[in-house]
Amino acid sequence: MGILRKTKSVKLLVDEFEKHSTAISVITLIERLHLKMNKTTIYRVLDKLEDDGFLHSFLGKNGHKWYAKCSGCSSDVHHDVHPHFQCSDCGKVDCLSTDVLIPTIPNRTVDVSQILLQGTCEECL
Amino acid sequence: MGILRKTKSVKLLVDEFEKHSTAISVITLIERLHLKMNKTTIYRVLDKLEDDGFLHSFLGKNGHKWYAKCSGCSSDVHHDVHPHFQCSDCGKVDCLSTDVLIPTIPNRTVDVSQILLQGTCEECL
DNA sequence: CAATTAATGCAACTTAGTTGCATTAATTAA
DNA sequence: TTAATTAATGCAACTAAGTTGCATTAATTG
Repeated sequence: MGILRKTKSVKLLVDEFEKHSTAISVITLIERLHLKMNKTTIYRVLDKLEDDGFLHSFLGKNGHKWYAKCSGCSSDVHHDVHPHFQCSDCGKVDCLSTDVLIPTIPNRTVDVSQILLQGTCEECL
Repeated sequence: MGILRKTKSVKLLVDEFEKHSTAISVITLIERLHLKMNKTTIYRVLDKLEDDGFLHSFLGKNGHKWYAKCSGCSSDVHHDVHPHFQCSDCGKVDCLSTDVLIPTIPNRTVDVSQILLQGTCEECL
């Protein structure tokens, strides 16, 4: 079940993703917003925004959770299998529109693919 | 710095990877071996075995650490960029020999790629 | 076999993420 | 507009993966 009420917390979090185009880690969101809302609320609202298809989540290089605004995702069709790119230098993460072709694996079905590329971003080069 | 001494702990851990061909999560190793060795030792020995190029590590679907025996890795050349497959049903993880082609990303350099495919394995199909 | 020091065990700690419950506030119907 | 309903929040306590410091143990070397 997603967002039902447009609360102050929901607006604050949605704002963060509207004004930044990059992905944001939960840790960063807690740092930024902990004076305005409780971390439990942050976790819960993010979860619901993902249910709604407004955000998608993935794990960064340390296994910590990141969220980014979905483009072309609804709550029904939620197949965000695009790769993510994390800069080893500045830590910034972007969604890549570049498609990575997943070959068919013998004797297995593949439903989800998680691809995290690490390297150096444009600004850090 | 890798392994210097062939201790009981090192042998126990190496044994686990010799007798299983699949990847093993640290959590599982602690469950299996906690009566025979301390979890701190498990973390430390795994770390050293990775330094030595005997094991490589990656993150499973929950962001927890997994290790698997390297094939064709040395302590010098440690570019294990092969994808891993985790069965959503039984949780088992395998290294895939199938290559996934990483396209060149405009304005970025890619050093490391982490690819985790999830689906159903042969036994669970 | 003694000396050296790498490796281990243990306890305490750090931190991301979760849970239960009492309170607050967004929404809805009157 | 107001009262009733209940979703959303805050808070404190908790869970669990992984780390750190330090005293002790045991593998190796001469």
